[in-house]
Amino acid sequence: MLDMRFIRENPGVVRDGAAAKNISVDLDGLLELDARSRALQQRLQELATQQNRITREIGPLMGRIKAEKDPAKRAELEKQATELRQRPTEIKQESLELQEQIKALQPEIDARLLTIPLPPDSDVPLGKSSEDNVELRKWGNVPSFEFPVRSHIELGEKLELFDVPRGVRLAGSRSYFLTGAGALLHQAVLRLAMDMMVFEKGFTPLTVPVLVREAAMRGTGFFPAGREQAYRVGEITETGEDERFLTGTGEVGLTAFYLDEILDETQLPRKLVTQSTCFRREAGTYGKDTSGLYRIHQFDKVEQVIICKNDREESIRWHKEILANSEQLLQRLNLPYRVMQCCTGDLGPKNASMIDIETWMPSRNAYGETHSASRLYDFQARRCELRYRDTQGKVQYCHTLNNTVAASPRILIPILELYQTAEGAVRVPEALRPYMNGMEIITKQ
RNA sequence: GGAGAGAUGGCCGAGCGGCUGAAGGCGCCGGUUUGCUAAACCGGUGUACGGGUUACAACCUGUACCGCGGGUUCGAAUCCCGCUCUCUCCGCCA
Repeated sequence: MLDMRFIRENPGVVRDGAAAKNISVDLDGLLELDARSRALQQRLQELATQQNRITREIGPLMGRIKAEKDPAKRAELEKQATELRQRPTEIKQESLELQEQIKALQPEIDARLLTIPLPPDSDVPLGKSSEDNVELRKWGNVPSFEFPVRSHIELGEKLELFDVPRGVRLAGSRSYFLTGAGALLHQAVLRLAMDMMVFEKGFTPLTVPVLVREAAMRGTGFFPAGREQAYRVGEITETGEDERFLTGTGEVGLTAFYLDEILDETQLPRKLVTQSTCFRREAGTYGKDTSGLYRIHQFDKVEQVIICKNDREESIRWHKEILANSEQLLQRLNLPYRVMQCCTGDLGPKNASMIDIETWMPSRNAYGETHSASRLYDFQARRCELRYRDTQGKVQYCHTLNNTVAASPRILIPILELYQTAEGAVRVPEALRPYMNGMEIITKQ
């Protein structure tokens, strides 16, 4: 969420930002509603001032009436009091009307305000869609195979690493079981990612709720814009509906951990990591990536989140660092990847900048997105009321950033496909062997 | 599923119609004292939105805010109603 004052003072920046992101907003409507509301509030304040003044006279007057012994003087004072009491009644009529009008305006303002995106940072290239993303660098060599390359789907079937038909029978499209060595590989990647972040990078490990209240979804910026992507879990009870949402990323739990709190600057930065199951409806993707483990409704992800001071430079530094963390993991797995600076059109409403990592996937003969590092400045913190007291004692909004460390089973696609042998087996990446009881190769049982 | 209790500032906690933006404590900031640190003592310390004013800051001033929304009243943290959330006990499940 943006600061209303910032929008008021920088309408051009906000308008251009939304346009660059290809997000249509009713900025004029918002500004007009805001101006109207403010005018009404000003008038309401004047009325309240008058009323308070009168009210403050009545108190002492009542005291004097009680103390007054002389009936004549007392009657005079009571007359005064009665007069005074009349006036607020008149004022009240007008202020009630004003309040009514202001209240009617508020939902309109909020609805628009929540849809105003964070303008992209100046270093983000302009562009319409992911086609216009800019490659920052490449790492590793894309291998050429001397045998026909099998897709992860073929390998999975042959080596019984996962079972999509049974998953679908049980849970519908985009569902799967991981089986045997497939399940082990999945756990191994996640453990490697988690251990690296905790024991080498100094992140604090958390387990997080994946079933959360609406406030957490709205606070982290996934609502209202992405509402259709979340599974809603609700039960009708006698007193109403008990509604929760399944989170699509551990980012929700990590970022909303300090929801509504005021931290102390000495507590920052917070470096948090979690492994959590992620749920995504993938609404509107019918026919896209329909087979295999690329686009699925449920997966597990190790996610890193940074909560830091309200400082642009510091945010940018952390952005580089969380990106480097993930690159390091891919390098340990020896998976070729490229780093893509997303263009304005590819950014979500909450991002100032976003850098994706795409890992080479032989069956696609292309790089496929496996990581996404976001820099959000105080956009989420505002919605979450996530603040800190700085060294001057001033309360400020934090900055937040996040990045994937490893999302599996998607990351199994490049692992299986890149480590396959001519015989149709899969070598286990060295970095994962300690997590697989030393297993070196996955063959048909 | 049944019954009860509660929601106050960064935190804890008092207040239960006007003298309350809110006692007291903790924390934090400034000062005094002190070989250093600590302790002790003194003072200060909420947020948001307006207006004045200023080069900014500071300062002055107004309004709102004691979970949220409504009602009663000249006046509500305080009384009444609704909602949300939290906790406790019993039951059930693990």
